[in-house]
Amino acid sequence: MSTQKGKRSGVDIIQVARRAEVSPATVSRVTNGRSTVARHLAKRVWKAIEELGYTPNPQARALVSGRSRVLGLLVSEITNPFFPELMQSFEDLAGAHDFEVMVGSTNYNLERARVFIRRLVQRRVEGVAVMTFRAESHLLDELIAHNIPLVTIDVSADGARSVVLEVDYALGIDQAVQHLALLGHRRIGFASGPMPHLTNVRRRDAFVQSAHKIGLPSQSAPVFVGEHTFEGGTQAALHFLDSKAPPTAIVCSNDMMAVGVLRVMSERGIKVPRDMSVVGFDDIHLAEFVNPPLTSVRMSRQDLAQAAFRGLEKLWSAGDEKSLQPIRVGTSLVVRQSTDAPKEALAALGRRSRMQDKLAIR
Amino acid sequence: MSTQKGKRSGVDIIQVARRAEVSPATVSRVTNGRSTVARHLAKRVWKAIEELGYTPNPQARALVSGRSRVLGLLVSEITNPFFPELMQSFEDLAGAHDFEVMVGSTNYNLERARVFIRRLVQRRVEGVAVMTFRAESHLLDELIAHNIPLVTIDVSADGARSVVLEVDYALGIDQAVQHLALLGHRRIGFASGPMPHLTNVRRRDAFVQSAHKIGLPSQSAPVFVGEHTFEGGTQAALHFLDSKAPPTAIVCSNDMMAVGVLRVMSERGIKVPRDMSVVGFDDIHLAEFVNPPLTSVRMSRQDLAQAAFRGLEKLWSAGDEKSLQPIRVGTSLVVRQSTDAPKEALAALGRRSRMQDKLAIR
DNA sequence: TATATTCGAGAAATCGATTTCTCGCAATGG
DNA sequence: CCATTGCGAGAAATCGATTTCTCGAATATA
Repeated sequence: MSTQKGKRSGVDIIQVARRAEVSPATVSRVTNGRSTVARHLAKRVWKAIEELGYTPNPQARALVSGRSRVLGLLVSEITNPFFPELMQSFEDLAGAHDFEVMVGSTNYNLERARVFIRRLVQRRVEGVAVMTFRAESHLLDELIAHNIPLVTIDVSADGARSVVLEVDYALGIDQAVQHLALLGHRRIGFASGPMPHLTNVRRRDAFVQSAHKIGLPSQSAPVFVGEHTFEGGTQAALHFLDSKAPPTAIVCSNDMMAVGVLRVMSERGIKVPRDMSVVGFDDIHLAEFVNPPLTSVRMSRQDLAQAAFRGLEKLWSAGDEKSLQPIRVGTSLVVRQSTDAPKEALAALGRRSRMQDKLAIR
Repeated sequence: MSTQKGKRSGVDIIQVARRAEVSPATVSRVTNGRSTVARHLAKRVWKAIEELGYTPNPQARALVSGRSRVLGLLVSEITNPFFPELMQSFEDLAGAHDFEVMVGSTNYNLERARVFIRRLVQRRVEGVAVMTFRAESHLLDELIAHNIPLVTIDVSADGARSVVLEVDYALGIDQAVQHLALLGHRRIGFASGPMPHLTNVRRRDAFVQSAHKIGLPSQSAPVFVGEHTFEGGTQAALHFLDSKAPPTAIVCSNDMMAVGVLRVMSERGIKVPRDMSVVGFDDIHLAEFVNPPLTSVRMSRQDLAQAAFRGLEKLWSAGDEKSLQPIRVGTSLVVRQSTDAPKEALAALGRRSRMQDKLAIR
């Protein structure tokens, strides 16, 4: 009963060949569409495939072709909703190109990451997207040693076949600054993370340029450098509040700092956004749920996933060439409730709108 | 330069065999630990493996052994944080047993699910955990046709090699009812989902029994049957509020209903939990973020993942036997802020505590 | 018309393991 | 002391595809 014992369940290429009265080689040629096969033969083959419900055995295929059709995706924590969304986009894209994806989340645990990477190597993945925003110390060495194509964020891996996704922080920061300017802010502080990190330098530079672009003199766009943490944020907030001309808005280089800023405001009885606007960066999970929900700069997971996949495609077609052009990925502003017009501007707006009323009446 | 062209990068079993001066068969025997190999030969083999950094090619291994060492995991939506956590537990477990996991989320889209399942079949997965809580119409047919071991929730798949995870709704519901009783509630309503669904019958029955167990007469534990939706919840709430003896707490068969109940309370100016306690079921994402955060019954993702994996193991060792014992999975109460003592009980508690004060002073 | 060239399809080699077969040697028993 | 059994290890078959080799037929060229 049921399936016959001893025999493997699947239909193999030989059975298809027999039924179509061609050689297995021809069946292979048809399914892969590589070489030309006479029209009538191909038709017979497709018919046989259909009738037998044949699907090529991926293991056999991988063995001879040397291509496993499996990719790796390394994320930092699966509980941050950013990553499941990224995973899904990446998997859909990969799936459409007949790849499977092994996903691993480091949970910021080096050993865990190492174990996962070993699994990737053992499974002969054809490429890995490292979406952790942290170039963990020598984590990638094993991948590099096996010459596995790598896509990383911001920082390139030395000696690897890799493509860097260069996040265009300027896009989102520009939007943030413009957003604030449009609301009427003329003094905007920037709470930067520590400068050794390239990504922080980029974020800071983006802010300085944006401020310049909307015509703010540099003393109206002060920069405070602190840790990329809650405490760093509180320090920044205190610094700005105690300066002679406190800004009416603070843009932070990361969300944790922004949360720190919010805390200080709440303690000092300064209402956000009425008395102070706050913008974060990264759009972590938390951002949505603090009080008030944080306006923040984020990057699209779809864009990121797509860029990562395209990066791998480039590497595959690049052959032995090592250094490829980085791929730019945009960022954009998510407006929530931590930003609004400053009090002074509201007053001005009030005057103006009364004027407009008069004009309208006239 | 770098790696030699033409040659595959990996070290294969033959190289290991040569270096250890044994046959490939012996190397295989050593790595798989199946047959007995002389001590000194095994030592030589391990040494060679170590020195060459050999890891067996999983594709070749899968091809000959007929075991892909890949599992499938089907979830309903990846954006509900329940599932990433479940995924991670399941993957960790699988990884520890040398399996990889293909994860797919249906997003409640039948076609999407179908595409994913086709991929599972094509990749020759050795088992699938269907964690969707919905026996989608004939979705699993393709898996069943290929005789792939299946683990499902609540409902078994006809004719499949499958194990059912029987969720013990009673555990968590019992906790919920006891929790409410302990707070002083003596009239508790249950908002049930539609009865055709087995899972709803089970939840309802569990409630009725629990209420009975704490000595509530059935008129103090009224049941309302509605849709498993927000609207179903609003209807239930209106029904209970307008009854002659409104309950002081409502237990819902699902979180969306609970959210509907909360909405009605908010509209009627009834404070939750002061004037009305509300308990949900499922503990969906939303539950944590509504106002007030919802006390809800959930099941542990670790337990679920573990039960799912054990189910597959059972199926593997069961051979052709079809119907296996179901595996029970517990549920438990997550207490948040939508439950508290009822006003009347608070007053009583006040009296009692004053009494206790006196006693203490004495 | 004879020869060179192209092209399509089958035969056979290959990928890298596992597993069955086979054989020699040592141990056991009559 | 010889025949039988058991066991460990190498030789060879196998898994299911792809890909290279090979060869005959068809077409193009002189």
